[in-house]
Amino acid sequence: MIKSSPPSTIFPDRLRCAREYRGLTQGELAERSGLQPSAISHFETGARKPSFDNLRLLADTLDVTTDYLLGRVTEFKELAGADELHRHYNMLQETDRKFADELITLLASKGGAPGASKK
Amino acid sequence: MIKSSPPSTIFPDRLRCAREYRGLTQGELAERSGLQPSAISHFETGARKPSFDNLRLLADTLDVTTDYLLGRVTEFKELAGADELHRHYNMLQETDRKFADELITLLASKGGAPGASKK
DNA sequence: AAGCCTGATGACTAATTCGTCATTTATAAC
DNA sequence: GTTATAAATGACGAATTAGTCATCAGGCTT
Repeated sequence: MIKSSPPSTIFPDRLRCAREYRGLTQGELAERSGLQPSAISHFETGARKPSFDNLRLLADTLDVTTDYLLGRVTEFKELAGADELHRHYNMLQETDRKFADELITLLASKGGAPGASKK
Repeated sequence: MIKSSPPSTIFPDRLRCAREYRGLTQGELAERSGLQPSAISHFETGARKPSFDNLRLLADTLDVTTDYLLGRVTEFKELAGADELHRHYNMLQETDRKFADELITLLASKGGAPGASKK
């Protein structure tokens, strides 16, 4: 695999960092997001992970991206997450990049149809 | 900025859109993300919502932001971590994909870009 | 000292997802 | 018609979170 998921242990730190950046206590964040104060504490200590909906609530309340909370980006407002492939790809020189494009396109058009060898 | 909580009903559409954009079937997405095919279907039909960890897995596999999947951003350009290259890349078989990974990594590590430094 | 705020932690039931499997439907190809 | 694939759907126990409440420890103020 080309991309490895960062350990989800990043989330507690990101949440606390974002909350403190907004100058909120756990209780205030709980009140504004409609969650329990204990839930916030559980999240920041890593005891629990937020659900689908609560992750959205937290991101909305703190006005940060969910990608930041999840550790998929390093900055508050950063949008595009560059995975390994594109980091390397973007480092290539012009000629190498074209070569990589053609190669992958060729492989894809040739026999790359998924399911051909599977199952 | 990103305020307002859109109904989480957006997620199924976003997930399906991203998956089809990458040219993957539900089964293929399931295989690459390590989830069950039925889980993907449940997500796209809105029967279930992914957990914290599985949301990250899906975003990683599809190379989209979680904010896009959650409907917190509307721009389709968020999808463009990859454009054509990534579409072709995802069409490759396992062996070809590994080969492409190694090739690009090798090219990047050895030559790299003259002016463009890392990251 | 006493009181208050913040945060951590544990317990409990209800609700939800997970992981797995089976079944069904629709579509397309042979 | 038959076969194969993609997708939807439902069921089930196991695992996890939600929501609520209680308790405890530190720090700070009066």
